[in-house]
Amino acid sequence: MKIGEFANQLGVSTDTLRYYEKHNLLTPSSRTEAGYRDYGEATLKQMKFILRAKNVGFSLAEIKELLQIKFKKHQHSCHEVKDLTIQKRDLVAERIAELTRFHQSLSVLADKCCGGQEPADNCSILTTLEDIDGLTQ
Amino acid sequence: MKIGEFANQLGVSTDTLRYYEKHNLLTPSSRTEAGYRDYGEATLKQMKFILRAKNVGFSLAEIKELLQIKFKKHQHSCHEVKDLTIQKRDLVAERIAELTRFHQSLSVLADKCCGGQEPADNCSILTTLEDIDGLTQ
DNA sequence: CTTGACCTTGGTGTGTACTCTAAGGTTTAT
DNA sequence: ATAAACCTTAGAGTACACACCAAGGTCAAG
Repeated sequence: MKIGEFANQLGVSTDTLRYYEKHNLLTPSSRTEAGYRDYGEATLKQMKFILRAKNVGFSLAEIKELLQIKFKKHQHSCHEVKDLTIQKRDLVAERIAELTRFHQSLSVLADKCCGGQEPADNCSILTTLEDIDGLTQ
Repeated sequence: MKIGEFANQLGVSTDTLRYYEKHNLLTPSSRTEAGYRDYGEATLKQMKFILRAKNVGFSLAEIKELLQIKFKKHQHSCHEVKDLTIQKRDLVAERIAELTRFHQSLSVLADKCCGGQEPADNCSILTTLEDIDGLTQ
């Protein structure tokens, strides 16, 4: 399968596939005489693995680690894999916590403001940002 | 006040201040004869405004918009300010939702895996990523 | 008068995940 | 035989918010 058809089947761009190849995430099975990339069953499975891993929030760098483990499963332990997963989960949790603080502060600000058509001279949002320090505590 | 002292007082780097100036977020009141930046009270207040806005999650581009409104308050309405705030809040909410889905999937994966020292040949995390499509639903 | 701490500008590098472009070669259909 | 549709490479551009660097000017203390 040439790159265009392969990309279509997976719903990604050919650029993405070349990018993944460059970054050692997915190398096509072989090349045609003309030098065209030729993708097969194995690459299809691997690409699906990559897309699923992306879907649960792993970065490409993390996926690369997972693939290295996957390639040599018996040289790695369950522990390693679970560790990666939990590390990622905790990182996601931290980011959620930060964004939740943002959301809370923004809600407080929004609730303070009338949102009317009058000039913003006394807008509570602006004056709060000008004056109050403890907005995030 | 020269840039170094000003930066110290605010807990930011001089690079940051020059970056903000370049991007029209904060221009020092004047320059000394030698061409040194000279910061005063007004810039201090404005920088605090910027830092507070950052603290509630606004990006520098959004802060720039807020500043433009703040500079000409009577030419803008409360509505505009509230709109910016609510748009941002909703965007943050979306991102939280996405990350929460990630967190959920990662938890499911982690819980499946024993995490032991044995080889990863049958690791539930890897096999799940290899086989199951509906992980995020 | 020199040393060291500060300041200036312009430019490059970082990380993430692509997207786009240019200049050219290949394949397929008409 | 030629045009359209595909493929190749290397390299630049995008967004975000800085950090870092080089080469040089300025200022206060000893």
